[in-house]
Amino acid sequence: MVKIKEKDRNIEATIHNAARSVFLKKGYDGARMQEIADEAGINKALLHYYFRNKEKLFMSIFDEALNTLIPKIGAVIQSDKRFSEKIEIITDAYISMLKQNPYLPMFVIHEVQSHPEFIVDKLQNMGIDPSKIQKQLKTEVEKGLLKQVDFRQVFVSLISMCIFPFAAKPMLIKFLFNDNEAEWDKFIEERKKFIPSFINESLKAR
Amino acid sequence: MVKIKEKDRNIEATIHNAARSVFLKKGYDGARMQEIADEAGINKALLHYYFRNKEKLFMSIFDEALNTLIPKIGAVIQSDKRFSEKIEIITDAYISMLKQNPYLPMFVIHEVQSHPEFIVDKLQNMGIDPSKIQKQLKTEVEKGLLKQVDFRQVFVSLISMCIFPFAAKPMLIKFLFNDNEAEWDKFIEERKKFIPSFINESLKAR
DNA sequence: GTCTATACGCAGATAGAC
DNA sequence: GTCTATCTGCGTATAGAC
Repeated sequence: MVKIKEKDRNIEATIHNAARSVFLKKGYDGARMQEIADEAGINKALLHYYFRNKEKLFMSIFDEALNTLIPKIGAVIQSDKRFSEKIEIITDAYISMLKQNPYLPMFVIHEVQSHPEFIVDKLQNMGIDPSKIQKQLKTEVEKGLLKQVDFRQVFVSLISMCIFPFAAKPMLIKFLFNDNEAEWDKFIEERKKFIPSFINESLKAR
Repeated sequence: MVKIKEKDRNIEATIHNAARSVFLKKGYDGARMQEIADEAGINKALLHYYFRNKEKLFMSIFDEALNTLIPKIGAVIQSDKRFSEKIEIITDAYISMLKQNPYLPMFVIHEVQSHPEFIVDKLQNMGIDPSKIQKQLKTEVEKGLLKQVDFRQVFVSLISMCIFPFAAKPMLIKFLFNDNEAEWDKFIEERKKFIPSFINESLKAR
């Protein structure tokens, strides 16, 4: 339960790590301040001493999560790679990250309901702008490389196909894989290739 | 708040309607027994008299929801229509239903986390069987109509593309549509055509 | 800064009169 | 069956000693 390896590391960071772990596993509602305190090896009172309340602690974690994910995606979008290649990279980044943090989707979905503007602001502040993506897609369409499409439909489809399976995992693994975890892993790994080829095939101009 | 139109209708049904409305709006955690009681025009005690506890009441609603949705999908799958046409019908059914009940995804996602086996049992009892779907797809592949694919990838993609946008709506509508509800509606309406053509294009044998 | 003990509020559930 | 009043437990948050 308690595992403080570097004792000299300051408590704030320890709490942060504990909170990240618990929030990611249980989501906002499921997370208990007591559990976070235990995980950090302190008591609830001290937890509230450092972070006034649950909401503030949560936001701090969520902010951190967004700050590590968004720049990666942003960099790819800004790059001068071809559209199809961008899709491949983004898919891989997304799925790899979700594999390591299987509870992230529920975490995000919760936050999407309660603080959508927070996420959107973050995206925009980091320079991720729908109109930019649209412009890039348009360029390739004009070159005759891609079919004419509403980029928003493609965008929404991409993130849906990456994120949703993790949220629905408890059901899918039963329904499609007889609760075989290894099969599920293989499925997810294959998905990294399936999604890009699925999208690219569909958008290919002919 | 209270709106009992047919007074002679028995209370159980009234409670059921109230509970459906509240659970769909607020999800399991967000729903309050008090609110359901108010909506039904009774008090909490009576609520517990009819349905012993919150969990039982919820399951009753959830069961009803599955019973109306699954048979529709099942019927389409059983039918002798072509694969591409089935995708069209299922997409339309799904999205139309989600449009009317925008909170259903959160509702389902909650249940997927806590009682996955309940959903899977229901699916199987109603004759929806992955191997059947697979067999159908395989037939068309052998006829040279479709490309060789893992049907599970397609299946998961289909439901992801239909359901996830509704769960992520609060964010998407801000990010892509400047909170313009009419634009969102148009987007969703177009999605009924986009998804099938997206899938069918991608799977087409060439 | 860190602890123990406790206050407070909420929501689900029940007792018991009618 | 239906109500009012109340219990209970839990989880966040705080008071106050050290």
